[in-house]
Amino acid sequence: MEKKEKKVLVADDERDILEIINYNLSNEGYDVYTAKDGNEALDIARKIHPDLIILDIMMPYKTGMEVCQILRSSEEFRDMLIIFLTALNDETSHIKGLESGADDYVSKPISPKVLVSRVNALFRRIHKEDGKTISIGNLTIDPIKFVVTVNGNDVTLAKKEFELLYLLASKPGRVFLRNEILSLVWGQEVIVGDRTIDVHIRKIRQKLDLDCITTVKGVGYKFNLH
Amino acid sequence: MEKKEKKVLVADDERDILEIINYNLSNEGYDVYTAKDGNEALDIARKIHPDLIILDIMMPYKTGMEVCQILRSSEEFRDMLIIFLTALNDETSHIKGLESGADDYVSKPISPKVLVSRVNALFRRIHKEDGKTISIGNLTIDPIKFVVTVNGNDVTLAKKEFELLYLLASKPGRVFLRNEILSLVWGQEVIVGDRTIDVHIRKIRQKLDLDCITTVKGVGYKFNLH
DNA sequence: AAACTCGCTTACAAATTTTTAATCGATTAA
DNA sequence: TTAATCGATTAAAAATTTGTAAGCGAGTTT
Repeated sequence: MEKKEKKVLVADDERDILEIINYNLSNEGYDVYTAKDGNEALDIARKIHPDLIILDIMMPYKTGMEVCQILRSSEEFRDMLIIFLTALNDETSHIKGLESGADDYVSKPISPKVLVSRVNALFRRIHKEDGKTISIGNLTIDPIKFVVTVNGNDVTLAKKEFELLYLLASKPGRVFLRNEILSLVWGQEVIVGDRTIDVHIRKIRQKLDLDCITTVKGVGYKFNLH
Repeated sequence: MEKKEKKVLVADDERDILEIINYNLSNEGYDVYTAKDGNEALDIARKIHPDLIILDIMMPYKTGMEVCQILRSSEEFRDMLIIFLTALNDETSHIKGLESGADDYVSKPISPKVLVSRVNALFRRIHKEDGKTISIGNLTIDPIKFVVTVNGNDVTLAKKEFELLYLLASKPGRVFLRNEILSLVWGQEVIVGDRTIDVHIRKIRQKLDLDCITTVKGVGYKFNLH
């Protein structure tokens, strides 16, 4: 990935997990730092100011939640992204996690691919603040104003529609599998029916009145470059 | 894409080791089978076609290396992953192990976690190899965009056609047996008739309008390099 | 409260892919 | 030469996948 490298701090007391995450995120072009307990995580976070911290909840000295709360209480870390990583997949800890200020929540065992997608998605979401407007042909997608323009006419998309279109348009030509779309737009915990994606795709096609999304049967959808 | 569980066969004559590995790999989501000697390993391997075999070198009836060599001499097992597991950590057996076609080599006593990491890493490595764009002459096969280009013109292939072409083109010149094609494109649990492959091959030839797939009568098909 | 919007589901129609089956041709073996 | 085998070629059936319309319920707005 050729954008400016994002710093990611990963904190987990299991060495294997650290290694796997480190390997995968590094491969994606992130600048990865690791910590093996809560205190070390705090130290490193204060030193390097990562863009994202992936925190295991169960760690020696300080739990991930404690680390999160401590950081969030300080002004300078208020905007930092935090993902919780945990074996607890019960609803209680999920809610506590999000209440304590996490941006996302991934439960173990995790597939490296899912984690990477989540991380990318999170940065993409944040990236909206960078004003990364996508322009392809006579179509403009402006995530700041939340506006899509076709041939100069503004089109209003609903949130999910917008996110879906933005995802596809973010990598024109590339096929997104239905699973990928689900986990990137809907999130991995959310379970929705099979036809949900189709219906949203349809609404987008209808509203844009443009032939810009191609169906790849049995595979997924892609934004097409004309 | 439905994440099909990877099948792992573990062969070791020590029951404890089998249990520990079984437990840990199962926990990681692998579909684990066990064998307690070389012969049994061969039998099961032929029956279930595992994605990975973890072979103890010292086993009754047949050593791990023998098993490995026997399997690797057969066309259909050529691409199977093999990890050797052994108490011998001297250089000699290491080299022999890799020479006989192993993909990795772990020496006892091993920590289950290390083994799990190795296994994950191996699958990750393999997984990396698909997703790469193949370019041969004036033909391009891009599995990310799901597009085949011939002389600059995009050609639309259906999923199975695409997968079949991608498989053949992944190793140009190499003959793929009908069995191999079936198990690699269709999966070994799916049972389809003999003519299915022919029909798909035909469609590919027709759509590409290129003489790039050669029939090797009585054997299989191969992608030919001109 | 009534009217809307959004996200999702359902049920069915439509389109496409995949498989089967039947037939033909070429090559090989008896 | 005659069978027999194997693959090629079709057409059509079967299976799968997607498109579409309609509608529900929660939450908002008017």
